[in-house]
Amino acid sequence: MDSEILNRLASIGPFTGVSRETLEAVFRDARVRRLPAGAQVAEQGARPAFLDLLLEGNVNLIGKGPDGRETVVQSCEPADCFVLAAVLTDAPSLVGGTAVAPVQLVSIPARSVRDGVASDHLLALNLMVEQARQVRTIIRRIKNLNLRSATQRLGCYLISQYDRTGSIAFALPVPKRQLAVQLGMTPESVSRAFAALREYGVSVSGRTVKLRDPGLVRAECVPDPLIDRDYRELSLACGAPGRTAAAVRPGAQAGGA
Amino acid sequence: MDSEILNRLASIGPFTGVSRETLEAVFRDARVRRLPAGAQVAEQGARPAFLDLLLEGNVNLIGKGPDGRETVVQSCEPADCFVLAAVLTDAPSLVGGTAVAPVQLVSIPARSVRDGVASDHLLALNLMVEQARQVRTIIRRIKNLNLRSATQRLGCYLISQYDRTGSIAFALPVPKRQLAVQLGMTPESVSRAFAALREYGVSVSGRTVKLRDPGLVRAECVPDPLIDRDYRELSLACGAPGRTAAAVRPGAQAGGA
DNA sequence: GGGAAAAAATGACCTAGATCAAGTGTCGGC
DNA sequence: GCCGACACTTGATCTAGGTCATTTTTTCCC
Repeated sequence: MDSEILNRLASIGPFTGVSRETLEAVFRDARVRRLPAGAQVAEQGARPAFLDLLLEGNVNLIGKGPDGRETVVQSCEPADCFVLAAVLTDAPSLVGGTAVAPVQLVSIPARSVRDGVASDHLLALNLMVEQARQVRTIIRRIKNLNLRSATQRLGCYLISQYDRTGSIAFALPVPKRQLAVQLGMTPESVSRAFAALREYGVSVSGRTVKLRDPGLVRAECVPDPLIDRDYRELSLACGAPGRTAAAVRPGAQAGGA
Repeated sequence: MDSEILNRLASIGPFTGVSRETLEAVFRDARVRRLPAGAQVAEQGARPAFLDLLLEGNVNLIGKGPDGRETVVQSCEPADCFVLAAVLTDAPSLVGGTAVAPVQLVSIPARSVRDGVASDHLLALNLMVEQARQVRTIIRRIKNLNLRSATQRLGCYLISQYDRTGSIAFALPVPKRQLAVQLGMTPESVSRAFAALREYGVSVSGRTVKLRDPGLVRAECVPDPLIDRDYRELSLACGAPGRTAAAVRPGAQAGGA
């Protein structure tokens, strides 16, 4: 774990503001892993050996039932970390992780994480906030899936992309197959949802989407800040110093213990 | 907040082992609330003023969509605490809380919680573990809902009651209507699921359930430790000293800072 | 213990989305 | 430029569970 990477990591998410000393201890035995699409990143049922920080690619966290059925619990983007809850409590992971594109991630031995959290108050606070974000992300997903139709889900997703890019025409950041996973439906249903949205001025061509009248889509799909994350909040972990743990960090300690 | 109640609280969940000093600070402005069934305990969309510890009764955490649709995200039992993530990050709550029976709860001002966490490392660790438990509870629920049929869900629930009581005949701890909520279905579907389980030796009469052959139900519904919580883990928060934060607490600090 | 009111069971029907099965691009390699 | 492999679309069915309406059972209050 060389110094340059350490600097990069220090600026993402739960590590902002943490003392050099703690960082070095936590990352001492960490290593960067690169895995191809389809690789198993974490195994369901095992106590996780590592806390993984995603630097590049996407990882789907998948729960499997005894009969082989599967369900995607969450879909991780760069700067997310996963199996945090299992690492902190040293419990068997309830989900497995599968890379859906070539991924690059930093794996920190679970032991190092727990030691770091036990000895560094600020790191503990940061990880607590990170975990709170994760709780809220999952709840948002549940609400999105249960409170909206497939078409509304897609529409709201498109609106969020529009808000993020500021442009009426944009490229989907992921193939439609993965979009289906993120929106909790089948690829076929995504197609049909796109077809249904044509009526509201949505046109698709390959990976490019154009919204002729975002207001029309908004009216139909009703985005809600308590379901759709504000795009400014996304990857908040990444290079947004001063936000992490802000709510909880005591003034005197701000900037590092 | 008198001293006797303080002692009781000190033994539940996230407060075990925390120093007297911190406890007094955190609970200084806390108060006990009693509310009738149906009362609104927490409001969706508002930054929560309190962290609530449930002492008695049940609270359903409900997400509402803009169009009035509702979904139960979680159902809380005594010793659970709710809206923790929103309190820690001082963010608008994504769900509202509704009492489904007369409830008794301790409400701690959100400010006190955040101050306590910021100044007491052990409390931070404990709440971190509590939050990790909550993450895992939600993921279990998602898996339960997506990986099993309604009948399997009910069957596994009955098996868990059988394991907990050790008896082949037991009373349901909640009315069927609330059972339906916890299992993520309609009361009608609960009825039908009970009817379907008759084939496997399940008989119901009023609130009493009898399992003629638990093995039969097990074979049909396939309980799974990664979905159904071990009953010994339930309310672990309550009077199980030495477990909370055990995984994370440094030896030197055990027993209170 | 009678009788209203709530809770539960049962039946008929509906629907969103999954599943299955062909088609139709579309893109990269040679 | 041709061709094989995927990714996507489209259509025809299926189904678990929801909804609505009705009946039966409990509960429990006087």
